[in-house]
Amino acid sequence: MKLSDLSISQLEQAANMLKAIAHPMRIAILGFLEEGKKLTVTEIHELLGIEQSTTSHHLGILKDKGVLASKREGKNTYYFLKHPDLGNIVTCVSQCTTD
Amino acid sequence: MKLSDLSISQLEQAANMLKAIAHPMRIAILGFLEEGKKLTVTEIHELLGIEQSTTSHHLGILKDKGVLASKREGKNTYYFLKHPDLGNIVTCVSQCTTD
DNA sequence: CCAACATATTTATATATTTGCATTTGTTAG
DNA sequence: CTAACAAATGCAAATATATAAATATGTTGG
Repeated sequence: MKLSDLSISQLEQAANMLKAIAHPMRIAILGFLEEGKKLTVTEIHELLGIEQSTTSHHLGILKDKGVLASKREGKNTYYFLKHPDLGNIVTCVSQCTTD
Repeated sequence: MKLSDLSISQLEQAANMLKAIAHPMRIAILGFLEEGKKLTVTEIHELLGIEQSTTSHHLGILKDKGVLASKREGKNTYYFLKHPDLGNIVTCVSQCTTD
């Protein structure tokens, strides 16, 4: 499928997904969730060293835009990559930034 | 290189690059520039059907963040992908959005 | 140099995003 | 049911972004 064949709404959806990812903290979150790992809000909030509510906000954005999915287990909510391929995006960008 | 090994500044640089891409018009621009194609500001502005100054603004953002490069030839400035791999990012996201 | 065209920048306004705090909602253990 | 913990939401202020109009700068041909 050619990139130039995308419709306006497809462009917008792709833009929203990328916009969701395009934040240092959220990229870091993707880093924690590589290889199918699942983490709770508290774990991520402690790993990042930012407020719980801020963490929840970031996770909500990533979930809302279809980057992450979540699964409740008791008190905890586990977040994980909805499409494991998405980890590649940041890896790809990182490679392009390092030169 | 593991995604989770990125430093703060690397995270920020990757975020800036993704943020630059994460806009419907700019994704469309990447679509026009696939396969090493080079286009002028006027060509892109006409293809997109938006103001010339807006087009220039978008191109400036993409260039500033290292997504595009440009080459002046006479009156025209040709823009093209700095890293051909970057086209894959949107293709990847598009695939993840269509299901 | 000057006219015409191509591109970039400035400016102002409207809109969106980020953040932490406070609060609320959901869940389990006792 | 209640206490304690986990997560989500509402809010407000600071900051950032998008857009178009107007203007400025750069380049070529005559």
